Parts: sequence; C-alpha cells; structure tokens
Amino acid sequence: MQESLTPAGRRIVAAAEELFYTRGITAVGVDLVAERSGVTKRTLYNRFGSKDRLVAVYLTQRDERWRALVLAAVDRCDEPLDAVTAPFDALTTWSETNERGCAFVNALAELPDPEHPARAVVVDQKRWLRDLFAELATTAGCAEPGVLADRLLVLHEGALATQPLPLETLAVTCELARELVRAATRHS
Amino acid sequence: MQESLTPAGRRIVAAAEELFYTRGITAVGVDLVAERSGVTKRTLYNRFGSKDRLVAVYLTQRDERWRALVLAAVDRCDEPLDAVTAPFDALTTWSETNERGCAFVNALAELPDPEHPARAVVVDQKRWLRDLFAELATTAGCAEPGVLADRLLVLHEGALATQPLPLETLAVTCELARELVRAATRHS
DNA sequence: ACACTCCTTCACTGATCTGTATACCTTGGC
DNA sequence: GCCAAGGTATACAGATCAGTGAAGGAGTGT
Repeated sequence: MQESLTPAGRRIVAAAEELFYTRGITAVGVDLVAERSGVTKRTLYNRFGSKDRLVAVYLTQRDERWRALVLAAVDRCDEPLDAVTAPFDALTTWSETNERGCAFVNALAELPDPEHPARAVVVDQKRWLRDLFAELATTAGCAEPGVLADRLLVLHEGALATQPLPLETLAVTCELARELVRAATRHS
Repeated sequence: MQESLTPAGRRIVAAAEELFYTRGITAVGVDLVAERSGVTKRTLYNRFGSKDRLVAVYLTQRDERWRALVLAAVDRCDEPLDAVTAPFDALTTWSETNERGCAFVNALAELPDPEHPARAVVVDQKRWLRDLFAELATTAGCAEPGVLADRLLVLHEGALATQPLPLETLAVTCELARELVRAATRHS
C-alpha cells in the first residue's frame, strides 16, 4: 500500500499518523498536517482527495505496522502454546511508544458516522486479531478455540483501553491471558 | 451536583450529553448545544464559562447516573458472590441504550490535554469501579481481591471497547467474569 | 518537441469555531 | 418601589475549518 505513495504522500501520512494519534483526528486540521509534512495543502488534496480518505490511509498504514509487529512476536515463539499469547507481548512493546491507547478505538470514538471509510479498517483490525487468536489456539490444541479467542480479544482491548490511565493493568492482563490459555489446554 | 443547576442549566447538560456522546465532543459546537436545549449561547456561557467546563459537567453527571445503576445492581444481589459480577449485569443494561462505547474512554480519546478538567473525572470513574470490585471481592471472601479487581476492570473495559463493533463479546465477557470469581473463591 | 506526473504558490470561498459585548425583559424577594 | 438573578435577542470578533481554482515549475520518458 505505501509503496504506491509518492514521496510527498509518504511524508503526509507520516505527519498525519503523529498528529492524528497524539492530538486526535477532529482536533487536527489539514493545514497543520500539510505544514508538518513540508507540503502544500494542494498536494495533500491531490494525493488523498479528502481528509476522511487521509484518515483511512493513516489507519490502514498503522494497522499494517501493528500486524507486522504481532506476527513477528508470534514467529519468535518456539512453543505453539506461547504463540497464543504472543500478541500480548507485542502489545507490551507497542505500548511503550504509543501511550494514547488504541488508535482504532480512538478513531471510532471520534468518527460516529457508520459510513466513514475508517470504520471498516477498525472492524477489520479487531476481527483479524480475534481470528488470529482462534487460529493460534487451534494450533496449540486448546479447547474451544473460538471462545478462548473472544476472551483474549476482550482482554487485549481492555488492556489497551485502560493503558492511558494510571492503573498498571498491562502486566495483570498478560498473566491472566496466559492462565486462560493454560486452562484451555489442561482440559483437552 | 445537578440540584445546583438552574432549569436552563439542566436542559443544557441534557442536550450536551445526548450530542457529545452520540456525535463526539470536538465535533459538536456550543451553538448546536444551545439550540438543542432551547437556550441562548449567552446563557450557556453564563452558566458554564467555557465548553471545557461544560464537558466536565457532562461527564460528571453521566458518571453519577452510571454509578447509581451499578450500585442498584449490586444491591439487588442476595449472594455476596453474585454482587462481585453485578457491575457486568449493569453493563448489559447500560449498553442497550448506549451503543457508542464508553463515554469516558471516548472523551479521553478526544481530549489529549492532560490538564483538561475532564480527565480527572475519567480517572476517578475507573478507579472507583476497580475499588468497588476489590471491596465486593473482599466481602465475598475471594482470594487476592486486588488482583481479581484489576482483572475484572480490564474485562469490563474490554467489553465496553469492543461494544461498538459487531463482535458480540458482552455475553462471553460476563461468563468469564463469573468464572474468575468462582475460581477465586474455590481456592480460599 | 511533447506530454505526463509531481509538486508548488497563492488567493479564495463559505462555513463554522469559541467566546464576547450590549441591551433588554421578567420574576421573585425584601 | 427596588434590585438582583436568570434569561433573551442580536450582533460581532477573530480564528480556523475543509476544500477549490488557476497557473506554473521541474523532472522523466517517448
């Protein structure tokens, strides 16, 4: 996706990622994004057509980066049992440099319009993670992988949602996730 | 808090709740809030001083309504063990009429400024729920009530975060919460 | 020589944003 | 009668919003 972007286009998306995530989508104007990326507003509109489409591209690119991180964490595991909770390891890494929670949930909060092109990106992302959990659980031989996947997804989102708050829930969540996976293998 | 408001002030907050929650805080202007509440913009500023303060009042009032619902669900329980998961029953009820996720998490997403008066309201709310979980767990004789409370909070937030998505996680989450509570009592 | 893509410059529209100024009306309490 | 409080009406400031129009420069491929 990003290979098809022009140099200016890449700079625009990079600036948009930084600004939209840290300050909020609605709060950031296209003028600021253009200025930060060293590009004319005209170029921004020539590349992306509208702010909404730029938002969708921003989320898509962020999604790709995040999925790559998750898959890398999964690949790093030798035991299929560890792989099931690998996304939580990735989450720990990811959270260190992304302290404002889940960009996708945040985007959902700001964009109530069900027709907004960004919504599909968000829904896809969550479904992808759930299906990944289910696949990994099946490979590891867990009982009821579908139910386990749903549970792990809720845990994952809960850890993300409470992350911007001073509550220190991430470690607790990872531990619970591992317990759930262990419990699902004992009974099988 | 709301008894101290004038009639016009109450109408303003009511309109603000509806608009801010469904459309987003940044996306809704004070002109619209004034119009919807049948009040002049001048009155709005005479009552609340600024939009930021109105946002804080909106969240505070919403918080009070939600806490009352949770406490009512807790009081309805005969068994102390059921009381621990009562907030999840309240969540089920609450979600039926609030389909855009957690207003407080959404507000956090829109208001990155750490000094914003609304942030303290959000942090208070989450901490209150965590402490309630801990208290109920202690009363029910659960092992490690602090850890259990952290876990239940994460579950609660995870269910809320995934609620606007077509994923049907609420029932799964409630079931898991009950299992966690049962497990914490077996070992004690 | 020609066309095409990428990007720039800059002015501009029309709407909307938060917040303020001024002046007036009405109601209840003393 | 008087005054303060709550509220109305209207107009406005100054900034910012998303998005467009028109023209041109620079590089590349043919």
